[in-house]
Amino acid sequence: MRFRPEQHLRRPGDFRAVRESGRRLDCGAFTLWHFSRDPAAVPAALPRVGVVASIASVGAAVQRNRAKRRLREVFRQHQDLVPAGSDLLLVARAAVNRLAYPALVQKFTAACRQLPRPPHA
RNA sequence: UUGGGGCCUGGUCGUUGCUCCGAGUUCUUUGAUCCCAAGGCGCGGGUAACGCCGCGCCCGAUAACCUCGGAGAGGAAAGUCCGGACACCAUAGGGCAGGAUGCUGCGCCAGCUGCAAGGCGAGCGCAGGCACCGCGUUUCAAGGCGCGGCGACGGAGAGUGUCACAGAGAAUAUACCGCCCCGCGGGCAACCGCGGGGUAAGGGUGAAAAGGUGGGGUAAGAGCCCACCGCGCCAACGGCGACGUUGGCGGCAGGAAAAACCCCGUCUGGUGCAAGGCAAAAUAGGCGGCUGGGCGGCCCGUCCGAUAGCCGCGGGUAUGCCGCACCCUGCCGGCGCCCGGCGCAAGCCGGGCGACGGCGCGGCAGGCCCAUCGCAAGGUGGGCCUGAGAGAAAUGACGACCGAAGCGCCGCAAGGCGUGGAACAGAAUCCGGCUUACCGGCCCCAAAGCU
RNA sequence: UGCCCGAUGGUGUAAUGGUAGCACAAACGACUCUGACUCGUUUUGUCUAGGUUCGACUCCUAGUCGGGCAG
Repeated sequence: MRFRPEQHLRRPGDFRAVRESGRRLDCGAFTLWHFSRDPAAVPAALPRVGVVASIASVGAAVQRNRAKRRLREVFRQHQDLVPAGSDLLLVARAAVNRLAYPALVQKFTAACRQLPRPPHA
């Protein structure tokens, strides 16, 4: 399953919308924010994601890059669990690089099951 | 084993992703009308000038999806400590201020400058000079010689300032104790006390006490005198030079610190890719751009300086400013929009959108050479070299095998088995240097030990 | 990415190159029946490592940490 460039959150406005209007789920090694865009405006849109890894919580550049790569890979392989038209924001902590990859996947899928389904069913 | 130098930064394979590029496939318009080609050259014409006009030639674009193919982090990519390229602004020249730098010779180095010779250059290397430190040797000692180490190594006979505390005295040196002489008094005497004077050899203080050692000399002492050494000046000689050697003169003028101010020599505009430039479409307004001429003032820039030491130069007068918002003349045009405040208006002031776009930006590329077409710009073909190019920021995830250090067990040892699973660290305009971080491996040189 | 600053007890701040002070805080004691106020005493420091100097918070070099500016 691909992870396309237009699935990246890039604009500061998009990030602000997720942080101000979205729901927050604590997943231990990272924090997942979820925000459903208006389905009438963008019908059947692919889910988008933004990844944040700060120097204070994760570490130097090598650790930050590695944390963002692993979280992006988790999202790429399991994005079918995310409802269409959703914007996700993954905020990494230092534990992202310490956990084994299957444990990271398990945390992500568990969080996705708590996400609300779109109303059209 | 130790020291120095250089090189490399786990390997192979599979599945599946990411970024960029090429090829294929599909659609449309051509190079000013949402974005995605605001092309180039030659000739002619025109203008104050231009992106102007005409003709001709050359060159050229094409998204997304999908398929195939190719490429994809470092020695430090880091720190941002230096130098440069590049870009913009400024710039006649000279000087001042500021900054950097500092033994000599030669070589190298990203590059810069010059017609050339040559010069500059962050730094690096080699050889040498001098100073200091350690060891050895020699000497009574100072010192000399040899070996090794080390040095941000111009000037403290240009000037200003500083040298706390301690100590009698700290840069025009100094008399506390002590030593010596004289006078007076006491005492049989040794000597003691008081007063006057001489003295820098000794003690003590200090980081540092104003040449050192030895001898002479003296009441005691002192470069007071002598020898050697040190220091300063002069001369000769040697050396490309730093500097050295020798001789003469001077009885000594001389302390430390310039990583205090400073002086001398040399170099030196400012800013920093968030530089900079592009993104044009009528409410036909002096709205925008460009440009010529002119008056007085004012203002700004030029690191400072024009209100000046001197000669200025450039610009603004919409964006920063006076005379009521300089004036006059002209050319071209496709020249974005919104909000708020002041104001009759002209206009002025403040803020925002466009604008988290795209270029700069690195192989749809560049350099060199050859052939060929063309007046030229350029095109085509061949050879060699260079080989990441994102933009909330790519180089990953998983699996299999091999696997270094370390740890455990076995073995006299060589080694074997098991466990373990790889340091520091992620390009952001580019290049050169420096510094810092760091697991291990390979190679070379030197020394010592063992075989 | 580029540029520019700073670092002194727990906190805020002083110190021509010459003994590191001050205020608040903290601890202890006194005053009080107790607490507060007040008074007294004490503890705690020059970001790190080298260098220059007789001597470094100060000067120089390298690093660490923190902050600011430029869209």
